[in-house]
Amino acid sequence: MPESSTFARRIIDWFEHNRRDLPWRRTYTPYQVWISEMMLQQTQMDRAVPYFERFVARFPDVHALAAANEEEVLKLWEGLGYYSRARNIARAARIVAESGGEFPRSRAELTALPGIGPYTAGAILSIAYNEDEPAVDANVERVYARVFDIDAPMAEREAKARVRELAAQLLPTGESRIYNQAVMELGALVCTPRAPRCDTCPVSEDCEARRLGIVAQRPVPGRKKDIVPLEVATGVLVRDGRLFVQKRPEGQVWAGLWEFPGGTVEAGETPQQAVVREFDEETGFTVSVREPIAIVRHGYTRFRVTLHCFLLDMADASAEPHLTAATEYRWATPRQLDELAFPAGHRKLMDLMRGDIRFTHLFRI
DNA sequence: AAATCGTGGCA
DNA sequence: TTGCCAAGATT
Repeated sequence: MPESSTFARRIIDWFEHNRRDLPWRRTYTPYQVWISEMMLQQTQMDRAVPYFERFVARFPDVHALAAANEEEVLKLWEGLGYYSRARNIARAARIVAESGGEFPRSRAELTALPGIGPYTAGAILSIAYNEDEPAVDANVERVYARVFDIDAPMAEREAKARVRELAAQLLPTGESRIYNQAVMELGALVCTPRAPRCDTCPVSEDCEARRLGIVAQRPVPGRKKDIVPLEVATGVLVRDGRLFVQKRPEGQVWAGLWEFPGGTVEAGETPQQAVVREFDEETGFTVSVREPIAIVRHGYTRFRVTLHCFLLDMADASAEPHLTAATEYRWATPRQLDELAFPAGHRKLMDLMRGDIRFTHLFRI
């Protein structure tokens, strides 16, 4: 075990010289720290920054956010993924605003808010309030797994407990704001998953995995889950210059986001047959394929999706939809579509159509 | 405990 | 092209 105060000091000194300039590192208001940490869950820093800027510009404090409607919050989250984070943020803002607007300052109160777990609570307590609380994320786990040669996968409770214990022990009193960020920054910039830059690491002398030459084997990888290829068909139905979209219900992927109807291509079925069947099942509309638009590839969670997209015609232009897979529908102009939040694959589809001479006329409204 | 929830960048 | 992974939370 390295001497804890010099260990922490070396990491803090390194951080002072290498920290990235970030918008939420300017004032450390609890609200901004909270928003940034929610955005950073399972998301890399560079990707979150522009979302953060837009979000706090539109909702500068917890009261503004509490008054927001969920649609607008989701629109600001579009493309970031894990949309329950956005819905939880809106819910938590209402809870905080109703109890006076003061952001909680204890781990128990923070964890009670939707979307805030052990890591985010520790991050808010330390970064916003400088309370002596550890904040253990994947960066911290990786750094400590290497420095202390933890030989069990982080998925195991014992390994997690060991890291948490170390994080609490090594935390220099009164410096959690800087130390917790410093360890995470070290993990993000130096002690990286692949090709770590041990030659520039401030604690390489203390690193047991480096001494043993097994840095690449720490942390021990957990069981990897298979990626499942998925064929999906979706259709763009146009009537009087407006496109048919529906809103996804709660309790499933992309809850609260809008989409073009569609679904998985079943065995023995062509994508064309699938989109006709799915439209019938989800809307009651009888449609036919006018022409293929594009094939969009994207992934989500453990799936790799090949999205077959078609332009459709309706048999009965005056038919009313009977929704079975959505809470709401709209015939929307392209301009109106831009105000709604879509999953990335469907947003890609729209972008492709706009850039395709065959379909630009549909997007002139 | 293990699955689920998104997305894009990287090698 | 495919697999890996990221400032995790929830059920």
